[in-house]
Amino acid sequence: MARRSLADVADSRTAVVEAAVDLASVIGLEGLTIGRLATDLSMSKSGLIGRFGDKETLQRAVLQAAIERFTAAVWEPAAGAAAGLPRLEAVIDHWIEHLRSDTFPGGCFLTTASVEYDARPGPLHDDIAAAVHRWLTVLQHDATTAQAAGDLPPTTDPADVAFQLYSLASGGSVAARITDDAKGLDRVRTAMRRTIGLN
Amino acid sequence: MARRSLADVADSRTAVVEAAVDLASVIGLEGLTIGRLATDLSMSKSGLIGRFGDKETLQRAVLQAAIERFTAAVWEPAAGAAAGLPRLEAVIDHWIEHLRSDTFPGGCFLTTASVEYDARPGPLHDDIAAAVHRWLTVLQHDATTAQAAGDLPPTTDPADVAFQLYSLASGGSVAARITDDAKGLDRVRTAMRRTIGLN
DNA sequence: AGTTATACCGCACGATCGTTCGTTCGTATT
DNA sequence: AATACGAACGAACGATCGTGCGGTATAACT
Repeated sequence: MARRSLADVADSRTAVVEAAVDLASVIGLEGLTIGRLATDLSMSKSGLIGRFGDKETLQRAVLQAAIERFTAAVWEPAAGAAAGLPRLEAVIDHWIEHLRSDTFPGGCFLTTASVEYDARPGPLHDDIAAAVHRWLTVLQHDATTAQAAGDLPPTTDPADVAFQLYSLASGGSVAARITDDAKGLDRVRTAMRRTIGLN
Repeated sequence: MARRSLADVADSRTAVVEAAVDLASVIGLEGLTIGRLATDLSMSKSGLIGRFGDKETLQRAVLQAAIERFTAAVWEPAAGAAAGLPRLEAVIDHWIEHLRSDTFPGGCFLTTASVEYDARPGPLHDDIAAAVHRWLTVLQHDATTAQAAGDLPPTTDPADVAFQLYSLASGGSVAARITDDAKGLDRVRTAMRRTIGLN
C-alpha cells in the first residue's frame, strides 16, 4: 500500500470525527472521552488524539461535523425550494424528519451542545453560539421574504418567527425524547407550521 | 449546644443539596462532582457523601430539590388563579419570570437534566421523565378546562397545548441563553400566549 | 538504497474521579 | 459517670481522565 495519502489522512481523521459525533450525541460533547473513543475505534489514545493535538480541538471538529450533518439533512434538501414561505415549509418538513431519524442517536446535537455550554465560556461556547445565530439568520431571512410576499402578516417580527421555530424544534425534540412521546414530533410540526401561518 | 437535632440534620442535608442545585445548574447533574462540591462547602468528600450513601442518591435529591424550586416559583404563585385559561396565563407569566431570574444560574434545570439523561437509562432518567410528565399533565388539565369554558377552540388538542408550551419554554430559554438574546424570553412569552389563543 | 517524514503504538505521568475505610469528637441516653 | 450514637474527618484505594515521550514500522522522496 502506498504511503498514506492526504486523502487517506483526511478519511482517517473524519472517521474519528464521525464516530465521535455519534458518541457525543449520546454522552454529550463534554462527556466525550478520548479513552472511550479510542476503545470504540480500536485505537490507542495517543494515536487518536495525536491527530488533533488536544481534546478541545477534537471537540470543535466534532461540533463542526455535527453542524454539517444538520445542514446536509435539513437545509440542503430544502434550499432548492422557492425562497420565503415555501422554503420555510420545506425546512420544517426536513427538520422534523431529521429529528425523527437516528442521524443523531442522542437527539439534536446543537441543542445538547447549547445546554452544555450556555453557562461555560470558551471557544466551544462561541462556536455553538455562532452556529445557532447563523441558523436563526437563515430562518429569519426566509421569514422576511415570506412577509414581503404577503405570506406572513406585516405585524409579525421575522426574528420572532425564526426564534420560535428554533425553540419549538429544540425544546420539542428534547421533550419528546424524555417523555418517550411517539406523537411528540407531530405536535412540534403542527406548532411550527402554525408559527408560519399554516395548519 | 444541644445534640444535633433532627431539624439541624435536615438543615445540613438540605444545605448541601441546595448548594448542589446551584452547582449542578451550571455544570449539569452529571458534571456534579463530590470533590468540587465539598470544596465549595469547606467539607470533606467523605463527610459530604456520607449523608447520602452514594452519588446517585445525591443526584436524585438534587433533582427533587430543583423540581421543588420550580414548583414554588411557577406553579404555587399561579395555583390560586381560576382554573383554565386564567391560570395558564398566570403560569406563563411566572414561568417567564422564573426563567428570567437567576433561580437557576445555569438555566432551566429540568431541561438541562432532560438533555443529559434522555439517552441514558436509569433512575435519574425515570425521575426526570416522571417530573416532566407530571408538569405536562398539569398544563394539559388546565388546557382542557379552558377548552370546556370555550376559551380554546374545540378542535385543539389539550395535550398539544401542554406539549407546545413546555417545548417553547424549554427550547426558548436555551436558545435565549446561548445566543445571548435579551429579547429571547419576550419572544418565548409571545409565542406561549399565542399558543393559548392570546396575544 | 538511503533518508526523511509521520501515523500509530505502548507506556507512564499527574490529576481527579467515587468510594471505603479507621478514627475522632461532641452530644444524648442510661 | 459510663456508654452509645452519629456526624465529620483524613487518608487511601482502584479507576479513569488528558497528555507527553520514545520507539517502530511504513511509505514517499532523493
